[in-house]
Amino acid sequence: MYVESQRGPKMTTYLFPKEDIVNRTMELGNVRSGSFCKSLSPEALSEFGAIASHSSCNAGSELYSEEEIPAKVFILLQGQVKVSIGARNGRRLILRVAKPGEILGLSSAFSGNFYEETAQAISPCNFISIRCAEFARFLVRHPTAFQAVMREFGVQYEQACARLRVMGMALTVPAKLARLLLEWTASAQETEYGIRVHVSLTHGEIGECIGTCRESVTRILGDMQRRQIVNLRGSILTVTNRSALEDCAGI
Amino acid sequence: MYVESQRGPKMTTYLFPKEDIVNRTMELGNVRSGSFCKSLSPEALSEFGAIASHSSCNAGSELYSEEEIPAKVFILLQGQVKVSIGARNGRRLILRVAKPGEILGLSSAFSGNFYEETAQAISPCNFISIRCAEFARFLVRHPTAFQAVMREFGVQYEQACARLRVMGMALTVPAKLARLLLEWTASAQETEYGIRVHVSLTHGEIGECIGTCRESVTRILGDMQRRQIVNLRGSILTVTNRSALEDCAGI
DNA sequence: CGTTAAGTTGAAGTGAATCAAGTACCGTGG
DNA sequence: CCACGGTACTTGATTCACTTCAACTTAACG
Repeated sequence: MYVESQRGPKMTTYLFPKEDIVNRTMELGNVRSGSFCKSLSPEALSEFGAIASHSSCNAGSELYSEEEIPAKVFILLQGQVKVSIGARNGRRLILRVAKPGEILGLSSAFSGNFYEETAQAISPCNFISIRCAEFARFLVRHPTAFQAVMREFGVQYEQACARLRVMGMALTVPAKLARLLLEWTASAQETEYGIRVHVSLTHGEIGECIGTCRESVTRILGDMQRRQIVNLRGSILTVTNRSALEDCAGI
Repeated sequence: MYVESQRGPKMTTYLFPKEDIVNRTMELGNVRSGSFCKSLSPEALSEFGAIASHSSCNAGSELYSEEEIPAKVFILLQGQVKVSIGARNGRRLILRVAKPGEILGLSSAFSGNFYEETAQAISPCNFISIRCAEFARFLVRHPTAFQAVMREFGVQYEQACARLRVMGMALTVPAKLARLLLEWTASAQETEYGIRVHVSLTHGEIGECIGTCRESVTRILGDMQRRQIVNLRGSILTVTNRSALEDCAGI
């Protein structure tokens, strides 16, 4: 059992009519191709709609948490979900921030073990949920979708490995933070001022991504701003000097 | 590209006749039920035998490494394989020591990205290898096996998360080591002297499991022995006082 | 029996956590 | 409009656990 830190309220979901699911799933224009949703044929999708349910929740709601016996798999349609793992001492480590199209709760769905992570919405979310066993049966009937899920899970595994690389290699804290920023900006578009990303995490949460404390994040980010490497204005992070940031990361 | 530290020689495999595979796979008495090998029906097994190949290698050989484009998936039949991930600065982090029955190279097989880890034999090994694409096609034809693979992959993901818990939670180094020992002894049998496990890693490698240096491992293990918590004689580790070890781990 | 790898121990230097105190920012309600 | 409470951010001082370096011992192995 994990020590409960004061987290957000438990999920309150609002169910939507079944026929909505097909439409809403297909609306996922911003989801990268090759993902689960895109792998479904129209027939498979309508079959999927019949066994899945659509719901939404507020920021702060937990989709599932580590103490729970796995019941459902979630497919995020809209919003952002913070996926973190917890330790007994109340500390948490943020694994990633899930974006629309991602499947949450995969590892437990098949192993049957307790959820390995906690998933908490950091903005209002729409998602599809489906019972684990139902999902497994569906995948057996649809091997193409199964492959897509395997691919997706592979990516999640690789993200965990990436985090392990950052955490484990006895890097200095500034190097860890630099790597995290590089990771975030890797998929961002460049503007005339530099590479911009929206960071929806507090300094404390950024610290939880790399296993460090709030104050260190403030200090290091402050230092990087003084050195004109990054610029943080509200929740907009701009990387003004990418190569200097890479130097910090020790690449 | 990763800096090449002086690692063991590249794999030299010795191929065995095809008909061997079926027998050798079935011989896997020590593999836990529910695993991939056990999930195959006799027919599926013979079909699998026709597309897989059996080989063996010496201690120190690398089955695959991080710089490589994924080509094959490996199923370990005999021996132990060290699975580690590397950083640019030459450091490595040991993820786990694979035992017979485990599938290696899964994440890359489906994602198609570079191998996420390096797999190096630490004892002479027998294993089955099969081309990634071939393996994927086989799984599509055999959904039950596919589920078993998914389950296995889920376990590997959970192991990575467990390592992240140990590494990330700003524990002291003694606590990390204590957790590692507890993890190792979790599945070991108890003798009259305490819980015994065979540790086939050097102090340096133990350090690489928890991201610390050789000397710290020596110091902490020495201290634990002085305090009668553990006993290390050659490669036999005996936990004589489990609750004290749990105290160290801060559980 | 010589050579290399692994383990041991001590001393020194430092990076980062912790503690503490204060500032900026937000929405709420008087 | 401003006082209010709560949260997040900032900054400095202190302290200490751990890494690193160096010298040495022991074990492994052909």
